[in-house]
Amino acid sequence: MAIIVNKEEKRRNIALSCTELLLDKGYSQLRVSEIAKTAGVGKGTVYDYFKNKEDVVFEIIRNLINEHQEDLKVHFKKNRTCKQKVLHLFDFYLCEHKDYSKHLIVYKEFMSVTLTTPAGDMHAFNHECTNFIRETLVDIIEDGIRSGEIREESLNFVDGIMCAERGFMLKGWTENINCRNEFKQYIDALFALIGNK
Amino acid sequence: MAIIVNKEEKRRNIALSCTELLLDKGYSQLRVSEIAKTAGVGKGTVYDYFKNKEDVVFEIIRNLINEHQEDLKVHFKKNRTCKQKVLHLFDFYLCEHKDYSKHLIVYKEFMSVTLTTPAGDMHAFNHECTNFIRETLVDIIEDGIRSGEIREESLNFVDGIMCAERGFMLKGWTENINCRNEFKQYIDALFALIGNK
DNA sequence: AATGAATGACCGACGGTCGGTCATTTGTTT
DNA sequence: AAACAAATGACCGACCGTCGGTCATTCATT
Repeated sequence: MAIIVNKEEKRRNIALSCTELLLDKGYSQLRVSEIAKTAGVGKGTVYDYFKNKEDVVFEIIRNLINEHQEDLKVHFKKNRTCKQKVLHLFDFYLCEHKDYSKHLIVYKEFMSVTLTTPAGDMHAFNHECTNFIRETLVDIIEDGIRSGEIREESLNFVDGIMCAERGFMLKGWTENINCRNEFKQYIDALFALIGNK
Repeated sequence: MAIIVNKEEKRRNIALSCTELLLDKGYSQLRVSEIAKTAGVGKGTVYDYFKNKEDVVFEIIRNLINEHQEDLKVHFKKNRTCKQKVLHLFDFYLCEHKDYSKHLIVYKEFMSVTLTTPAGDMHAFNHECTNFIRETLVDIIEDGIRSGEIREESLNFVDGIMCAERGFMLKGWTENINCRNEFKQYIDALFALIGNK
């Protein structure tokens, strides 16, 4: 035959080599010519592995988010209170064991592109991620109810908590601040109500 | 000595004439050449009144949002329960007296552009809008506490409610659904807790 | 009333940028 | 040397924003 490269792996490598570049420039200022240079390939080669620029960025994001979700699974076995688990689940901001600031920026880029794109792969992936988080949250809450830490009605707040976190994230992006404390205060206030006194 | 037009007014007119176009195409598919054609002016003229494409869209959005906030002020005098007021405050989705679906789409475009733009006028405007809503919400909650409808601690939920709404909005955008009911359920659940039995 | 100078409104051809394509070259296997 | 995968950068066209020039109106002067 001829040279056979591992398409999947090369695709991943090209994408990953541009992670910093994306963080630095942001989607709209990211140039395909720079992607190619950074990955050490020609511009045309980029298009042998990706449909378009958006596809490259999507790949970078998928990798980071999947990595984050694996982390979550691993660190979740540690026993904690229900409230601690909830805080940890959403602790994109500053985790004791890892810095997720990159993920936060990349996720912002992802959201901004997703909002400008008609329903497609990005929307579907976002949905998947949200479902993963939601299912995890439901587990946490159900555990908390079972252990008596929180009350039965707490399940009614699953979607509220999910969306509050999303909202705090959005606020952080638009106001260039870190909403970690605000989110914590919100959770404190909520748990004060749903907790079994 | 020459024709003097009302710059401010013409600027507004050009922008407003393109509202439907923006709703139809979305920011990224909006072409300056089409803006010009729709407004019935030459492309160069657009740039006599606006810094760039983003500026045009910003003007459209400012007008719609200001209009919405005026509406809010007017319709707020009707006496209602605290909970009804809260629902009304966030009822971008489907208001009994007006259809805000356009505003929702336009606000989505606004957010997506804001996320791709470094801090500037758009961020500042967004901040202003949020503050307006927040102050209104604080008034509502304080009224509710005063009237005995809800408990003292309810004030702790101001930011949570704000962000939950933002989050529901974001969810609606990314999943192409209307989150009105979900938001209502969230408010129901919350008021069941913060209400005086 | 007629003239023309001054000025601002208006315009579209053009330059530059950048995403995406494709004809060609390079290198490997058989 | 044939056959084919991989790599590439010159090229294309879409689109943004600029700029030099035109046109319409107003006003000063006659």
